[in-house]
Amino acid sequence: MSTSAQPQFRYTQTPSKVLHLRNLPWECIEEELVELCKPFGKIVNTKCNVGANRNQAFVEFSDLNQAINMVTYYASSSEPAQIRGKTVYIQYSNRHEIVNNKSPGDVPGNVLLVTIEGVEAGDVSIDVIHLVFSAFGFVHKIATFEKAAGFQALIQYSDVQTASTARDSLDGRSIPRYLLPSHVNECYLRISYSAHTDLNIKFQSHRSRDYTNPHLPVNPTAMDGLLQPVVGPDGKKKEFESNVLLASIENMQYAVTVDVLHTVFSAFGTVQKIAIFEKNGGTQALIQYPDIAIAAVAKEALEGHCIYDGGYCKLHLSYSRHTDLNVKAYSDKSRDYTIPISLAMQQTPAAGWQNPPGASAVGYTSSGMPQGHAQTSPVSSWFPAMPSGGHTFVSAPSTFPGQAYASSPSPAQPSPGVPQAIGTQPLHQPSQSPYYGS
DNA sequence: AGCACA
Repeated sequence: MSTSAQPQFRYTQTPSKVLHLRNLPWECIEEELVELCKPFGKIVNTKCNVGANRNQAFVEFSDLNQAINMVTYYASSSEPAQIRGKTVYIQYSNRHEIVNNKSPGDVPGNVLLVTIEGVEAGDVSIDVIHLVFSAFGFVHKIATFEKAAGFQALIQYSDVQTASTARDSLDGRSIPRYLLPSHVNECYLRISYSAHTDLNIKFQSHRSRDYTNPHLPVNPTAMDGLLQPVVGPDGKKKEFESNVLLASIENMQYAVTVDVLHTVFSAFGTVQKIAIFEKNGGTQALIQYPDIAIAAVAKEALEGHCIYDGGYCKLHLSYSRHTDLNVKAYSDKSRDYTIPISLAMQQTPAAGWQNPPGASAVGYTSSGMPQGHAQTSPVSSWFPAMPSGGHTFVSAPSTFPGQAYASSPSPAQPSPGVPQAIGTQPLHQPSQSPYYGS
């Protein structure tokens, strides 16, 4: 019997390059593990969120001595190892390597590979894709293509965390029906990680976009595709048309903000300006597009639809006589997206409005660019897995004015929110923080 | 606070 001078070693396993960490905070992310462990050596592999409570993890060092250093350091340290203020207990794992069952598509990256099932390439516009994925953060670039697997898109975010939030929230979900052509019933998103980190987008076109580069040349023939659905097959005689739509909002039980309207109407193209006003006791809004064609598509697609499920905030659309709105660049009732944000902010500083990280093109008004969608908080504002019957479809980044969503469903009242078309499977669910969500 | 199957 050997007598160990150090009692904490008496019961420990034989040393291993792999450490077992427990009592981790819920959903502890890999970066936090790495931050904790990397002072002691090179980390070659990790496995987090292990165990029934997802509060355990494994970290594999490249060298056994590095693992020993970490264990011995914390064995004698007066400061325990901590993540998010929780004491983390560290031992040698009883295995000597982390078996990584991760297929390549499960290795997190900032670029998502999205397969859109059940549609032809022409059924889902790049603007709709952009709208859907912008709910989680600033989308830098999108490239779409057709492969044997079907219609696919690469979505580039600035960082891995944003990408993984989007993946966790959208994988397996369907794009809301009212953003799709009427002949498409469902289209499920299958999302994995791409090995790419930076997409090489050469043109703004109907197949690809670079939202970080407003001066990228437009491929004119490629852009034609955007305008094709304008003319209906019925050949009906057109009424007076305008690039500005007048929206009357019926049964407005819940706040409809400029941001909400921007999100909804951006699905069809660049929204240049928005103005909200009261008329005859009802709420109306003017939405300005750069051209009649886009306005026509939006009008056709949104007429009679409700912004929120349950018949709330039903839209009735007509063409406005206006062609160019004269609105305040940034107020709670109006927005001019053609003015660079920095300028608009100077005119009317508003709380909580932030630029997307890395978005130097603050004045860029490309289709549907959700300029308020930056997520500056390390905590996602999207709650990924709430029960159905949730809240709003329209994206609600943390920078949105709070009251629009604060008034959203209290348990006692019917949920507004999910657009009718997506039924009980809301794509997007705003929440201040996933950690407060349940 | 206590060892991973996908």
